[in-house]
Amino acid sequence: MAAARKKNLRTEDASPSAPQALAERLERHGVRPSAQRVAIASYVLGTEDHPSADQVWARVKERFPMVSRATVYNTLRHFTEKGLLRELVLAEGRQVFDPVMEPHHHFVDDTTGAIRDIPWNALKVAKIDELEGLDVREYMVVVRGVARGARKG
Amino acid sequence: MAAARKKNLRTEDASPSAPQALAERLERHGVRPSAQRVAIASYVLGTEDHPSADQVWARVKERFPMVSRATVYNTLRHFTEKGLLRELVLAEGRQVFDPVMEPHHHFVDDTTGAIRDIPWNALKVAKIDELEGLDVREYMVVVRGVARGARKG
DNA sequence: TGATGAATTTAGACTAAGTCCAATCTTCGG
DNA sequence: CCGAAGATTGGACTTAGTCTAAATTCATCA
Repeated sequence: MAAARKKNLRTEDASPSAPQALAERLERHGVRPSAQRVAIASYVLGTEDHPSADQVWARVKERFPMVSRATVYNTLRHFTEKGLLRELVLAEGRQVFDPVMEPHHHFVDDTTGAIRDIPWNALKVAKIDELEGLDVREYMVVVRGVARGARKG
Repeated sequence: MAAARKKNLRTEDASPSAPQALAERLERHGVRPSAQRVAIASYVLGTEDHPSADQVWARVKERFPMVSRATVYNTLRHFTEKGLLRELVLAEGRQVFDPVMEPHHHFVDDTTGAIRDIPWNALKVAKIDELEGLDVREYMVVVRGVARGARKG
């Protein structure tokens, strides 16, 4: 029986973050959908914040106070292994997590440290195939600077 | 008097890593060229390895056993502040240092973790100016994959 | 040449991110 | 119901990076 029902998690509207939809999504990816994992997924698979592991832990603890730090680290690694998340090296001193699996670029704000996605087609990288001696698995443009306007926070 | 002479450092051929040439270069950048700093510079300003701070420390200790870890960290930060080095976020769990100050791209090898420079003109990034709401300070392409051939080590 | 102040270096303590482990709990299949 | 496998927990441990006080070094000035 679905974990969501067993743990009395209410089925909310069919948004991607509804616990039952998430539980099903985890199961489709070969991840057993325990309550802790659904709680972690509820945040990390729906955020644009590119949080670190400890930031995920702090956020999930708000609604799930007993979740342990090791569980969060284990779960993030598991989600990454199962193709639900990407682990990126974009911020000083920590790995960050990104739920958007399709290729895209990143912008890192010098003043706030905030990371945001740049759509794949917003930039074009030419001549990538001409890199000799390199088998390219993936590439992205990392842009650094200052964001202007409303998003500045 | 130049620190190199005071400390009995022999003037070698005029390669960029000759201690005296390095001392002069440090002075030109507003860095007092102590023996420790020249030793650190001798490695880090001439390497293509993109080492971490602890890797720099390990390497410099081979020839300068008393150099302390704090000195290496302090010196790398000082070099970065004075425009002699760049500090990059490319490797998991550590910052790496890059003496090449001109814009370029990077390749990170999946199997070895090795980082290598890709010349700026080997790739073209189009439409960078069309990113709305972003003041771009710098950008680079980060390519990940596997290097083929001799460099594999 | 010696004194002085600033800069640098040292040894090591401290913090934070990431990993690991043993014990316990939970889940599922037989 | 039971046992095995998987998951979670609390916390120890490791490593990268920072910070501090004391000692050393260096440059300047009288």
